[in-house]
Amino acid sequence: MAGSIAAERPRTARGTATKARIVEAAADLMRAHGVASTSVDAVLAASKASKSQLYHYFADKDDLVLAVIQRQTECVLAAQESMLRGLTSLAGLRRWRDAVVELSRESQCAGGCPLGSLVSELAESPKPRAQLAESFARWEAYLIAGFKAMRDRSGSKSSVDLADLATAVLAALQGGLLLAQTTRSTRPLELALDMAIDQVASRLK
Amino acid sequence: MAGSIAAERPRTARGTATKARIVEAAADLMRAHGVASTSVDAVLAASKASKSQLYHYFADKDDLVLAVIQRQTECVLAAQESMLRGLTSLAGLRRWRDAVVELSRESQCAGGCPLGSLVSELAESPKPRAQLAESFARWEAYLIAGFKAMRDRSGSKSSVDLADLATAVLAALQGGLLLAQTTRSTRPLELALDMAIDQVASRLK
DNA sequence: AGCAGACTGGACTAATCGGTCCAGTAGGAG
DNA sequence: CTCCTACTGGACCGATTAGTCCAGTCTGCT
Repeated sequence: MAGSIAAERPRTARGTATKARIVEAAADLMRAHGVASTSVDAVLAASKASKSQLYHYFADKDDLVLAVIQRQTECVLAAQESMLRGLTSLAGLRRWRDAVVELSRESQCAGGCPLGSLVSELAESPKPRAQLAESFARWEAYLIAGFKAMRDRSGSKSSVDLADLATAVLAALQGGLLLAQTTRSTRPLELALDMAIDQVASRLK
Repeated sequence: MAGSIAAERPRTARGTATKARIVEAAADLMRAHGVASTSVDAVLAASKASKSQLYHYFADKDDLVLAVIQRQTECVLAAQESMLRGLTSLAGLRRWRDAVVELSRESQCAGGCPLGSLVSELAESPKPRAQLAESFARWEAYLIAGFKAMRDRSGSKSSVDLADLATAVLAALQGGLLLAQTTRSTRPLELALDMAIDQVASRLK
């Protein structure tokens, strides 16, 4: 039913800007209020676009949701990449922790993770769920690369599975953000990430 | 706006049964499809009740949502209480881990945590958010009690803050469930909980 | 039995939803 | 300048939404 007609790609600079404006507004609204309770009309109002513009670039609302996932993925991964680049020591991992906590604090712990907060609403729909799974896999890949650099640098001969380690760290981050969002405090996030760092330290020793 | 008129309490056995049927159906639907995309009509159809019945017991949909949170809280805490009762050793904690993983496996990792999956949609609404925060606090209390029993039993003189430990463990559980729901595999949950158990073991030593 | 009030069924409404359609504008290529 | 087409504005549609209302039925109490 959804996506049967491929979304039109913009062919001019103006069209590209319009499409981007729509996706950005949709991403903000959906992160704040959830996917289902973000109406197409609200997205239009926030992006100052008209209905025909939205349906010119997206087959339907589901198609827009996929674009939002895509956009949030690129945003999160870009931020993570810059925070994890050159990660070669536990001290670096602790700086990453502090940066993540600071990011959460800046938004008063609202919204949670731009990707994680989409999961519960979209996990029963095959396409969005697959997209989110791939996004998390890419995120883990960054962590794995960092852990590998840490292990190489330290000359450790630990044979721990770095992918498993990355999954556990990502889970701690997501759970920490979820509890932080609920309690409106960065404390659960800090505790979860500290636990994750302890785990990395002991497993990479 | 919401809850200005207190929800009527049922005064007969029949009324009590009707209200319970409505809440149960709403809880199931909201867990599966999300809060916003569960319509009142769908709840009515699933519970074989009529509109006047629902609005006899609930002021509005928001009020019904609060009742759903309440119900899910009692369900989760009852299950956790029975799994955590008599927790006095690491071996017992591992049995708890296995039971939680098994529960997730039984549902094909769908739905996630009955409480956690509500967070992202409700965290911006004051009353539901406060309810969820209290529910998590009660959950942590069970964990704290278990950790205390473990520490007393083992004669450990660790001075670690048991509340912080419980928060970290709960975060691992929530994050593990979120990733499990996304990847449709219990593996992230297992890894997150193993990490949490390692943390308990090392902090309680 | 009979009464009061709790409970129920479902028609109804106004607003909002996602989505369609078409007439009109703008902007790059020749 | 001219034409083609990408792009835009917004009226419009049927379906669905949360919520109201009232007439009728059941139930516990005396």
